[in-house]
Amino acid sequence: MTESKGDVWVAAGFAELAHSGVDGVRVEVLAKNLGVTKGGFYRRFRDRAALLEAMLARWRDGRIAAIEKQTALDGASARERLKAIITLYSERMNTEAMAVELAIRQWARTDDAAAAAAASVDAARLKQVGQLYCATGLSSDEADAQAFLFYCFIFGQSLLFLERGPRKRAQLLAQSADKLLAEGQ
Amino acid sequence: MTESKGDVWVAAGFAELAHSGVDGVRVEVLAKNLGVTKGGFYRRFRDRAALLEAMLARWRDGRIAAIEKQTALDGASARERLKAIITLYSERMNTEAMAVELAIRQWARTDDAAAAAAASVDAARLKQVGQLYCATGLSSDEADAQAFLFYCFIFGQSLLFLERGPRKRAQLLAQSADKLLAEGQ
DNA sequence: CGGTCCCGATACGGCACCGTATTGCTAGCC
DNA sequence: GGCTAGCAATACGGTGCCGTATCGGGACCG
Repeated sequence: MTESKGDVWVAAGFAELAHSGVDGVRVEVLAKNLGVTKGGFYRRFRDRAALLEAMLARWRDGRIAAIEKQTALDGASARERLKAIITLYSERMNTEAMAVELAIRQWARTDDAAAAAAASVDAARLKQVGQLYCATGLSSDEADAQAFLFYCFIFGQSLLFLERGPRKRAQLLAQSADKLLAEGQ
Repeated sequence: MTESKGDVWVAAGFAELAHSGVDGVRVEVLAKNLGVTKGGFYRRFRDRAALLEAMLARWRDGRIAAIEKQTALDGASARERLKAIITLYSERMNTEAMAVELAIRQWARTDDAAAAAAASVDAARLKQVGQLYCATGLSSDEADAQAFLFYCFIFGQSLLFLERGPRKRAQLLAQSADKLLAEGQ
């Protein structure tokens, strides 16, 4: 809204972020990808840091809005919602979104603003998923622990490099999802 | 052995890798950190890529040797070994080693050699930990799945940014470790 | 038609880094 | 002592990127 015309730069920034990490989002590279020169960039953003800040804010708000929508219990059961979220992030994994996740977390290791954004998003996710686990009958403490394990799995899963191809991976994912959604436990 | 004098460069490389990712390991930066000029670097390594290659090989071999040693059942039980590995990577987490892990995995997203190294290490780890789970009485398939979940947890755990400080984190870690080492299941 | 305002293109200076070439110091050997 | 081999320091050209300053062209308005 405030920067509606700057959105193309932000979008190009996310593309590069996914592909090469923060260090890859360079003004002149984005300009080349957009087919323009960097001349116009500095009209919309004070400098490269301002673009990164805008990307961070947009990512944070988008992810928080997304998790709130995804966990809204309009029709489905809590367990169905949880399963859907796992599927969203793993089986039919949105490669770009996951790459952005990981790049931002790497970025956050040396940047306070990025760390704060990741912390906000994680807090929202753990809260929402914890509530879903609550809705399956777990105590508040148990639900917190399950939510934590849930997200450890989602992100950890995306970090492992399995040699034995996608078939074995799919099998492991399915078995793990079952464990994470098991009834008694 | 083959490069005994080049070890200082490799060590400096890992320090920078942990701190800023692959893109941070730059010849002139390492030279400055070592208090020398880059003059000597190109005597030991053909170029920057050769250093990265050496780092990758060293990391791969070191990690594979480490997991084989850590899972050797000389005295302790399988469950004790598993618990020790979780502790090693989380509670008393070796920050530098974990930072290197994550940096290499990020690196592997765009570099085939890094991906191959990570895949080798992961294969060795899943194999060894799977054997430990086998030793607790699980079937081969079940053990594979538990090992997968085990490593998803270890890496995922290191990616989550918890706002509520280390006390809550320690509690969640303990609860999760219990779940991953539970008797029946 | 002339003015001005908006916006991207071009041009520039500066910096950090790569990799090479050259220099200079030190040590061992005759 | 003088010579040479090995190694690090210095110097250099090239490149990619940042951020600023300047230019130019089209839209809109009087």
